Amino acid sequence: MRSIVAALGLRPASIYLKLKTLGIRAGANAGRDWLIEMLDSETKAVETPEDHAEELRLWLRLLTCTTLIEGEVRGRLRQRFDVTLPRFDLMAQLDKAPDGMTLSDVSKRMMVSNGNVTGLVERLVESGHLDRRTSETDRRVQVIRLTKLGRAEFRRMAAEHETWIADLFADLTPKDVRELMRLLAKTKASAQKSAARRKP
Amino acid sequence: MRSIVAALGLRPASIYLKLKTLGIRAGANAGRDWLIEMLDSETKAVETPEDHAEELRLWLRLLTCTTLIEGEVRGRLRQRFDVTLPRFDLMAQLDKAPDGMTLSDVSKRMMVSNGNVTGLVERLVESGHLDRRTSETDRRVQVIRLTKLGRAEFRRMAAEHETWIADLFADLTPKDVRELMRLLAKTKASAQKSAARRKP
DNA sequence: GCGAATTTCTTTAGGCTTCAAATAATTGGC
DNA sequence: GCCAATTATTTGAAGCCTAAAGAAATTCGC
Repeated sequence: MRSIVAALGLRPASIYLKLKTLGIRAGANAGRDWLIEMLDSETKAVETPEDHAEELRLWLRLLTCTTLIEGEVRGRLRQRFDVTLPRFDLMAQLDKAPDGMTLSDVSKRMMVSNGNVTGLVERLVESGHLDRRTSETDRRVQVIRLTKLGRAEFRRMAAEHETWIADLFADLTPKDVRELMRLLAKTKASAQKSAARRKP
Repeated sequence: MRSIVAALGLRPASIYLKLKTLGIRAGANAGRDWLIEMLDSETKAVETPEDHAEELRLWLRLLTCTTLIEGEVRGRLRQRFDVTLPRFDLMAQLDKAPDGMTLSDVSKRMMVSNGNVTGLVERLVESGHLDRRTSETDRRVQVIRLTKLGRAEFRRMAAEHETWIADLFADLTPKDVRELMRLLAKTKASAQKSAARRKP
């Protein structure tokens, strides 16, 4: 259905002005309320410089929380185990996959670029934490998995890591945690939908 | 005060077992509830390999949300304005400070290292978005502010940026947003407290 | 005022990260 | 079977980021 705004040949921004000029909103037009409402809501949807300050603040707060916690975890990993967060994250993915993963899998799971994973894996193979081999059924594919050393070290780190996280969230009640889980699930879904709208 | 667990000469992990063996929890010990409770809570606090899986899941979900949104914003900034997220963030800080900020201020606000800011500022001065001068009252301090160009470009980007954020959070109701704000504030406070415990 | 401690900023080395282009292997259509 | 499209990974250039060490200026304690 064609837009009323377009149908009237108006530039959306000018609508409120027009209406005001014409005195339409002053209630002198009984029976046209439907039109006014329609214009009103459409104007809102199409052009009014809407106030999204709340969402913006929410985003900044979300980012702050993550940055704060991430920095803390990064620092503790370095201090206690002399390991970086990306290395830890990669090992965490592999720990959940005893049969190994392909680089692409890892890349998707970690939400980082392919090239990034290539370098990360290179260093972890170098240090003896990862084993890497070309798939026999598809020679494009590289399958990586934790070595015995890698798994042992990861388990040791993960146990302590879990207590750090618990401590960082210590002031949240179980109810808070549940509620956050729910709202963040909703947030994630919303963001994914929005991202999909951009690149279909 | 010395630990009850230690006073009884028990290894904490064995407490639940002992209690079970002795049938103490079966309610056959009227008048000793205080002891049971004390042992119970102490065991919980001291040794039980506690289940922090919920907090861990929460952290991962928080991280996922942030990564998702951040990646989306980064991509759109690059696509639409050929600008990086850190540059945009730095300009956002300066836009809120017409009188300029010192590098340290920026560093604290953005929660990144000093050295990082040095490089970031260098590139933005180079491209004409920032003005940088040594403070006259303290020659250690560098004061930076947006140039006319920088401010204009930022405002243009910020306006669009705000709509992206609104779209990313579009499925959240105003109530969801308020609730998330509240819970994330609590989360931030908790994390800050925990971080302070580590480095006092 | 002097010297030590502190603050502000830069530098350096190493690693992380992205994007885009290139390489190599597989798959699908015919 | 052949060739185009797709998929998996690597490479290269540029930029981001940190920790740690260092340089310059200021402040503090006396």
